[in-house]
Amino acid sequence: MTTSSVDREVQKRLGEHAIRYTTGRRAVVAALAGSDGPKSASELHGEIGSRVPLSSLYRSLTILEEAGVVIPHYGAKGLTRYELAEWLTGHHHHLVCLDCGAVEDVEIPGAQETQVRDLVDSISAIASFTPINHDLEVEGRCARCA
Amino acid sequence: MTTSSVDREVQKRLGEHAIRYTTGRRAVVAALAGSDGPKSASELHGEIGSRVPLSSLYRSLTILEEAGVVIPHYGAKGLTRYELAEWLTGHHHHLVCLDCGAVEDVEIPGAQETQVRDLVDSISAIASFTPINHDLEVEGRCARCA
DNA sequence: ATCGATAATGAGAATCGTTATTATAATCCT
DNA sequence: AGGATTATAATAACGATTCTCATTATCGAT
Repeated sequence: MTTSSVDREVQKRLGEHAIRYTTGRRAVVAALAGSDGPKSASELHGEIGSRVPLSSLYRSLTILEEAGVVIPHYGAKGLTRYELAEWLTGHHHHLVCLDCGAVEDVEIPGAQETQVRDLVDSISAIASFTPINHDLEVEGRCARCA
Repeated sequence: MTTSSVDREVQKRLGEHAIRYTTGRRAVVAALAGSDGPKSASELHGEIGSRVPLSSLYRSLTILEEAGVVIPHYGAKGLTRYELAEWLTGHHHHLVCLDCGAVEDVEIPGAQETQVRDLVDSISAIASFTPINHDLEVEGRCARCA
């Protein structure tokens, strides 16, 4: 999905929720759309420029999260990294490098994704749990660090 | 694995690293061994009793993490929950409640675990990634919050 | 057992990511 | 334009975690 079509989809979604798509929020979405992985508030702050204060950035992220546009990803040292929700980027899983800390997105073929979903359902049933999302996180060493 | 055999294994492991197995650390390990899922520092503080100050608890957790006895699990609001490493508890996956934030461990039958491992291998191969651990995290609503 | 060296603890202050507050500015509606 | 509503900026507050350092416990050698 192109950055501009993401922009359009987000605008539509926010419109449905009667939430304005301001330049600050546009900047966040654009930064995330052009990103190769989840970004923290301070990383976004660096990219967007420090004219936008952190507090506004956090508020934008909260609003976008509530609207289902971005998804939080919690990491070490209390750091929360955000990425665009899967309806904008496609469903994927995460490869977390134990050496360099980078998080890589991977899409998997439909047949295997179906397998994952079945597993998720059967795991959830064991504990009377109602599944909403799932994420098969693989920790290891990325191609560069191997 | 029984609580006392966990204790013995941990003692052995710490001995190899020339780290003392003090009563404070024993208390943390015992609390985690008797738990059905990851616990945060303040939850442990509540269980162990407030005679042990939080700062000591955090230090114990850090030491135990460095020794590979305990594994951190990062969650919303900057909360880190700890659980015993899998060589002590056996391999399992996680159900994360989006409402109350509780994390529950689930073991899955061997046949399905094999499926998960195969998926992990095939996902990793896509990105020339060397898998070490994996965790199928299911987010949703727990039985209490449903 | 005792002494000295080393490691662990306790108590509190400091740090840092994040959230709340509040006053100001921008936007929408009629 | 005028009034209501919503977003922003600047800063204070908050809470989980970490740091500091003086005190205490533990280990090894004598």
